[in-house]
Amino acid sequence: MKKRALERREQILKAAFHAVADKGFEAVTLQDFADYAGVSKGVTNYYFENKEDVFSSLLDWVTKQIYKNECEAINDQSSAMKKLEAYIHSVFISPEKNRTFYKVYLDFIAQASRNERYQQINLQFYENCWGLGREIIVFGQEEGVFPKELDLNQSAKMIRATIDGCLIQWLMCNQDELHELYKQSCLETIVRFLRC
Amino acid sequence: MKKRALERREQILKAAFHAVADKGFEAVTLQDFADYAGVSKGVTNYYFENKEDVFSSLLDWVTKQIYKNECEAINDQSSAMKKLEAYIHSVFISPEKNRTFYKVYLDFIAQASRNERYQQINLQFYENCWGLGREIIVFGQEEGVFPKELDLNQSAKMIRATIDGCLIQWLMCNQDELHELYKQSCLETIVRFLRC
Amino acid sequence: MKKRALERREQILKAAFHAVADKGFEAVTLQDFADYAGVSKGVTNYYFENKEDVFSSLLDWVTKQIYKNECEAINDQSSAMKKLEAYIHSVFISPEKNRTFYKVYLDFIAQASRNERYQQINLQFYENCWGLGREIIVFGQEEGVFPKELDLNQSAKMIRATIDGCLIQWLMCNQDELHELYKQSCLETIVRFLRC
Amino acid sequence: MKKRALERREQILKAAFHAVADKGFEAVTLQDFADYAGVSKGVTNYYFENKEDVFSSLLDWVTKQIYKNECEAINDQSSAMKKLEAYIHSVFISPEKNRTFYKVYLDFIAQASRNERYQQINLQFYENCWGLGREIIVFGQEEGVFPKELDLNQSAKMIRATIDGCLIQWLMCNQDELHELYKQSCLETIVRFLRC
DNA sequence: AATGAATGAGGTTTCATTCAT
DNA sequence: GATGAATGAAACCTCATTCAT
Repeated sequence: MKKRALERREQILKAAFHAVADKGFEAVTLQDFADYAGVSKGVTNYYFENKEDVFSSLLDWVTKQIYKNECEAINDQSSAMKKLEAYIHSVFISPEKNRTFYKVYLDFIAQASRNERYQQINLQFYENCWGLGREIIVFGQEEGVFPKELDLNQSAKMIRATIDGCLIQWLMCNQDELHELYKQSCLETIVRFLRC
Repeated sequence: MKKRALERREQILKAAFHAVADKGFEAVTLQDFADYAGVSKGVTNYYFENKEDVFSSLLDWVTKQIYKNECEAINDQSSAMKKLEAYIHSVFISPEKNRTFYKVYLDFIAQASRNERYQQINLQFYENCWGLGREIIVFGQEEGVFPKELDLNQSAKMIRATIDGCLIQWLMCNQDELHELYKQSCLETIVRFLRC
Repeated sequence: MKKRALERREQILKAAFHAVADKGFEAVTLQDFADYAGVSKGVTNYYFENKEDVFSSLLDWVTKQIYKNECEAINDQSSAMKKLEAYIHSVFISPEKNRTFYKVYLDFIAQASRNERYQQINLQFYENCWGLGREIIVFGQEEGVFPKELDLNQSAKMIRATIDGCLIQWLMCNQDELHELYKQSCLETIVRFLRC
Repeated sequence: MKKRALERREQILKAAFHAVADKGFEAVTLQDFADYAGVSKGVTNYYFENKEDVFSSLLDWVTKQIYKNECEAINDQSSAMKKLEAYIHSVFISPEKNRTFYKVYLDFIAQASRNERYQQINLQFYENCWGLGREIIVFGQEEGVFPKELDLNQSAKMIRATIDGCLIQWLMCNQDELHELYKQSCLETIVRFLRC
């Protein structure tokens, strides 16, 4: 049954997500995937080509989830500033979730420089995020809150760079209580470099 | 002789640096370290406790090297803007060197969230970099090019977040020709959010 | 299935027993265990925690086997002297079997002085053997062939000391034809120090 | 200088003796020998062919020392029973010394069944000890305290078997306070099986 | 004579993958 | 579909031995 298989795959991917977050890309085993999913060791190899395939699928799945959340957050708002705030808000979702995601995400991008497949998936994620950035900037330019002279592509990239830079730095400091501060700083920084 | 041992350690660390850059934290072996250093397999274990010890020492060594370069670049300049430019220039040193360093650095910070030792070393690196940021901002505030209202600590952190965010994004795009663009964008972004 | 696993463990323990007898505690490898059992290298680590765990299990298993044989031999007899003869007969079972067992046993007790676990297992074996000695002596005292004044615990310990002392000395002489002589001497020695 | 070399060898053998007692035959390293002797790692290979050579020399040296002590103890006495008591007394010298020696000795005899050289050295030790036993028995027979019918060779072997059996059992029980008890039991047992 | 740096063989262990059930 | 026993490649690490100094 096709549907059953898809559910199984997602079950394993979710398990793999938490397993990687806990153990790390380097240390996680197929047995961990099975344990986290509450299934037997053979299942993973039944639904995925191999370990590498689980990883690719996981990166694809998780970045798409993140992008979906960001989209929904932005689409709910109608002014540029509200959209930007909603974007940042959806990205800085909570210390727990950010920690889990960025642990896994960092593992992937560390690998990505040596893995074509991960690079491609991440590039797609980047393109999606840059698109959101551009949308917000265009809105702001039309509203007159952001200058027309801004380079659209470049600015969109800087938005994402700032977000990732902030969340990575926050993760490295390992202090949940700084989460709110980094969120505010990130938003303020972006607003400051986008303003007229 | 002590001196000889230190040279040997550095020789191995340099070899390890390139080996990790090429193969990745996860895949690199002690044999790789030996091969890159042009020595035999046992040497690494003779000069280091174990593989983990090589990694810690490597992170410590490489971040200190980077910081030293940044310091020298800044100290050579006397105005805030010149210092900032020199800082960015020293960080965005060249596609080749940035690629090598950030590949390795990403591997480490990906591990750092699960490794106390790496976290500490990286935190020290952060503190050092934040110090440089503060120095530049204070200079600029005295010169009047940056507003007095800027939160010194927060802004210094945002400078480093932007730098790391940019270089990671650049690395992920895997296009050397974008290096110059990211360097300019990074500088411009920082200048824009620091300005009055 | 549990039963299959237990069979497998026993298969490996038997293989390990002969491997240790041939190569020695110090030199035997996991590969040897696998080769002797006719399985692949990974199997041992699948059924046992590690090499140490194989050794502990082996000592436990082999001493229990020996004790079981001794029990059966004694229980088949009804007079003290017959029991003693049966005990010695079951211990001095054959040059081949004694050589194999005492080679392995010596390896273990050599380690035992530095290994808590082996010491415990051997102590249990001792307690069991001393129990058999006491049983024989009590029987003989009731029959009137052994004096009432004998210290039960002490004499039981001396019986085992004599047995081990004889078999170790026999093994060291490396002459199978002396086996019968040592058996007779051992029995005679014990009878002489137990008699009235 | 020949004399200097002999001193050096003895220094290393003494160190090796304690190193083996502490770490065990299996675990002891050439580095341990050097550390215990307070010399550098290369010295051992300078004065001995290889590790194996150290071990053989050690077994030879230590068994000869033991035999020398036993001889002296016996020669100081003039009656059979006094000689036997002196023999047992010199063997059961002290918990500390017996523990150290028997730990090492057990390690060697465990190896001896697979090592021709150790076997030969131990056989020489046995011959020496049996000789002492015979000397005591002959004395006793002449004094009339031991029966003429005793098989001289067989009885001498049983004396040593009882001694080794007792000291090994004592060592395995790991209770220093039992040392005196085992000494008494050993003597009593030997006296009982030698008496008329 | 003595040192200790260097080598590399070989051991234990982990784990992705296969496949019979 | 699902399981988990079995395989064997490959990694880390230890350490006897060699040898330049």
